[in-house]
Amino acid sequence: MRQVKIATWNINSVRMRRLIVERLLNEAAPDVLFLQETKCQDGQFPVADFRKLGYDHVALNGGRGGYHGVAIVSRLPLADVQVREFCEKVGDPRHISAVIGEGNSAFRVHNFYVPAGGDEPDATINPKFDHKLRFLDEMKDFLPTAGGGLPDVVVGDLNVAPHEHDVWSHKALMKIVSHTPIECEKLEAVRSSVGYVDIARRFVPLEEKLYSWWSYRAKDWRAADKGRRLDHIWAHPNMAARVSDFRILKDARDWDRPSDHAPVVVSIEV
DNA sequence: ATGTCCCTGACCCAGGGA
Repeated sequence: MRQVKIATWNINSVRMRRLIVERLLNEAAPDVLFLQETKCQDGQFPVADFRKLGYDHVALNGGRGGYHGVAIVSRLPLADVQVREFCEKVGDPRHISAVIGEGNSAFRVHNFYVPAGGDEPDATINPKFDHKLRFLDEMKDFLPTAGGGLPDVVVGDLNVAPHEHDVWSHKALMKIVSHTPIECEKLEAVRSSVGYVDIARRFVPLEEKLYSWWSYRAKDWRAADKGRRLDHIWAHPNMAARVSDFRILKDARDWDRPSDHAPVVVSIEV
């Protein structure tokens, strides 16, 4: 019996933040790191830097490079890497998945970057919000059939803070994209379509404030603490009991030239 | 709460995206 440690992090440009990715690999030492918003074409990804640290297995979906982009950086082999397009959008890299482990302990991890959705929470006038809602609907249809017999884990920047205490003020954010009722309902519908367990809330009660993102725009993000829990790790119901050591590495929000998201980490028994 | 940060493309700044 051993533990596989996984981390998910919206890095907001992997080239700009190569050094703090290395810091995470050195200090938190995940076996597998799932990145979102790499903003990097596959040929520009700093593969050699991570390989030096023992992360020999890299799977990329970077598209044309400027926007979005997801990646997997691993010191364990990655099998059957798959990339799926959502909402029939070409060049909109928001998903990559791979199988980790072997035999009875193998599982697939889906790494998602859900569309942010723009500012106006009205799908009739804001195409970005419409895209976000359609993306969530498509996830709900996709995931129940995506496992291929293996249990799976969903990680990533899902860009929705679904519960009251996943935001600094439920009342203030009810009409703000990321916490509107329709988004929260749709994200919960995705999760319950397979019965995934929201690992963060298995370890931290729903009544307790819990965030993974703090805006760059706050003067003192830590003092203001106006955060949102946008980054998630969900485990298949058959796997949830194998997940432990949940942490949000809030200190990384203060590293040199930080991302506005903090890494989320768990260990999985294999 | 209109603030900050990163991208691209074109040229050291504007506009889009988050």
